[in-house]
Amino acid sequence: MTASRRRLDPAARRLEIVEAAERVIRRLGASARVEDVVREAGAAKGTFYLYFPTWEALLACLRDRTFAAFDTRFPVPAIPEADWLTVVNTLATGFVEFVLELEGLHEAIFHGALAKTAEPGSSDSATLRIAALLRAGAAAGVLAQLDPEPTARLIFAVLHETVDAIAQGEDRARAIGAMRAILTRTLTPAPSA
Amino acid sequence: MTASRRRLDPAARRLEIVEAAERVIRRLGASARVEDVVREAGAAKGTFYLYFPTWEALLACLRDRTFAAFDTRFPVPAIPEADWLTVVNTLATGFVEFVLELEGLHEAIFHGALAKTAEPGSSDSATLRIAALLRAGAAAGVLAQLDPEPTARLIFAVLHETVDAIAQGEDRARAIGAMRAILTRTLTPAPSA
Amino acid sequence: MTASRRRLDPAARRLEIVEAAERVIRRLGASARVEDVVREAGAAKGTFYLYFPTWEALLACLRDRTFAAFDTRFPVPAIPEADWLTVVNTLATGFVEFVLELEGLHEAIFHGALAKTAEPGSSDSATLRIAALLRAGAAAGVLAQLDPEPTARLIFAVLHETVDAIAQGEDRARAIGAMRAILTRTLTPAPSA
Amino acid sequence: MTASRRRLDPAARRLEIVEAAERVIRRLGASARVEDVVREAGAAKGTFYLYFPTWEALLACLRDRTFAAFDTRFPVPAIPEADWLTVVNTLATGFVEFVLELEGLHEAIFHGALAKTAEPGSSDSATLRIAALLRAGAAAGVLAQLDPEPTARLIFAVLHETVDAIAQGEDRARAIGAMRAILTRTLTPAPSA
DNA sequence: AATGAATGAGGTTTCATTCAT
DNA sequence: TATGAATGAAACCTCATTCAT
Repeated sequence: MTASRRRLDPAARRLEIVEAAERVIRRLGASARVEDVVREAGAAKGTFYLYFPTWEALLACLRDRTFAAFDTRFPVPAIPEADWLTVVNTLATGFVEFVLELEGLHEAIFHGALAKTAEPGSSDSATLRIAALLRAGAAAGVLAQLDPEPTARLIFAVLHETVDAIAQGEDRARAIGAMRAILTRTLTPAPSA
Repeated sequence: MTASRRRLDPAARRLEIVEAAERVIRRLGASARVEDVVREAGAAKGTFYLYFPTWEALLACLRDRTFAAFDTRFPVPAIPEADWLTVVNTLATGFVEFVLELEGLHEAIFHGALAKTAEPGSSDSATLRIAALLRAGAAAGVLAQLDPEPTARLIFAVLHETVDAIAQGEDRARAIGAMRAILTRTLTPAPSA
Repeated sequence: MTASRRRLDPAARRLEIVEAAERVIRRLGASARVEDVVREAGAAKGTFYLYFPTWEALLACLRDRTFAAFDTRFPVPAIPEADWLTVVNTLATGFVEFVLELEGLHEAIFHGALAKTAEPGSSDSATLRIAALLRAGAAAGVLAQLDPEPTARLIFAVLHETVDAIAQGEDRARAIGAMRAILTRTLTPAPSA
Repeated sequence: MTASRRRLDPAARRLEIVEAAERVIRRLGASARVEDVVREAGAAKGTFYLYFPTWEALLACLRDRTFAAFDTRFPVPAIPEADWLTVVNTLATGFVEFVLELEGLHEAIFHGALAKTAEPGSSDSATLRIAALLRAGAAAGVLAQLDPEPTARLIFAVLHETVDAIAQGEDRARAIGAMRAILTRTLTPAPSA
């Protein structure tokens, strides 16, 4: 019964839950439940609700962690040394690899109920970051002049679809090739001359 | 008791259910339930399962009908009279308008559980059609040479994201402008020179 | 599993549930749960919600049934043969006996969440009936002139408290004696003269 | 960490909790929770259970305090100067006003789980006091001869119902009028003849 | 072919109380 | 004496699907 009443620093316990959730959702995808998470975390159900008001709040947390992890792994160079298009393509390919490694988390975070909860600060941060990139590139004259925000959305959709395609069995090389083609053609500035 | 036991031609009864479902799902979106559909159709719950093995099967059916309706409304000219790029842009804009008019059907058909059920013959028919267009355009030398299938998928994603953006309140003109920019830049053949 | 899928006329099944609920609540009082009722009724949990939108709705139903049963057992004579005070005292004593026999139903129906749901047509029907009696008696000059509605409420409270007292172990004769004293003194008309 | 570990005189700490509970329950009624009380008291959850074995014990304590406050505000004159009936009516009206001012405490103390916990020493103190009054008045020949204890219970029920009626929106004057009528008629001694 | 009553697993959330520190 | 993290038993309600009639 009370065999395992482990008292922990709140931050530590919260982290345990979050990490357990990550493991479980990677495995089970969007069909994971609070029940599954607490079992994996070795905690009681009520403990979950001590740290997250709702299941969706956990998902939002995982999403933010995931984006943060991406930023850490693929930092955007302040001043791109190589040409900007290469930077974008590298980031894009990195994003695809990264999301593919998320396994079930992908489904839970990008599809599902959370998708609609697109608050500016979280889910859209990806879009915002792309928009900033577009703006900077355009200012530097090395990327095409495009309406940053809506274009960023569409680019994100392209990245995301590339992931889904590969996840569904499409040939990786072809999928990435098509993605790079679209990005390159879209972003290459007009041959000014 | 048996007063309302209307015997009907199976096809007719099936159609009744499908059309009732369309009306209801337009109104209620993905939260529509079997219950709602049969009430609207004036049929019994069991009758639903006489015509559809699962709820998802109905959704798949609605999706196919929707794509068929699109084809009827926006037939692809066998031999485009104007330049091909205009045709593509027209179709794309038409698609966006069309999907926006679907109301709740949009959510139910494109998001939700169905998204994964991408059997080649149904959802992908959109993709297949775009791929055919790309292929034809490329053969005619009026569209860029691109890997048709994966590119078609990405183009479809771009269209779809444009719809979602507008549905979420993004300015219509900007959203469509960004879409056209991506399509045009992607599909314009290299200045052969 | 599916051992016991008994198909029943809705009215019959509803009655089964209601009667099962009565038995169970008599036994368990206000702590009875949906679970308990369906177990007793030999039905599935979902079946309960087919007939009652909420647990409280069942309680309201039981309350109405109970009042109806009381009316059947103690019909108010249209034209009281004996003197009116005797009629009132008889009804009052009958009410006390009747409610005492309700066992746990008493607690569930009169105390608990339902108490606040006093819609005119149900719970208050007791009060309304008493008020009518007061009015008729006063008109006939055989009961004191009292403000009918608020007085009826108070009389009902007196009856109810008498039940509670006895249920809590108070001596039955004394409790009923005190009740009759209050009623008699309150309702006896002033010695007009 | 241990910054807020205020060591306090046990009695003082207990009082803090009790007063916090009063404030909170006035505001939230019977839906107040342990959590709310300790937050208001600036204490930890465990501290609550250092002073009260259960939530209900706190409620019982509040009830006793409330009755004590009533006694302070409406002391029963040892030897009533005016006639006894006036005293009773004044007390009764005072009680009604007093309880109405309790706000949420009313619900928590008089209704809810506590109602059944009628230990002689607490809740019934009201009843006991009324009984004493009845006894004294009867001995003095200025109140009717009635069985004191059960009658006191019923009178208390009448007072209480009057409060509930007003709290539920009944016209104050009518409710109090009806109450006084019942009390007066019940307690007026027979015109000895 | 049609009906609609019945099923029951499944999921989220609450909160009094405990106990390791 | 004080803390507050942890517990876990409930409890309600939904709805796709089944199947007796």
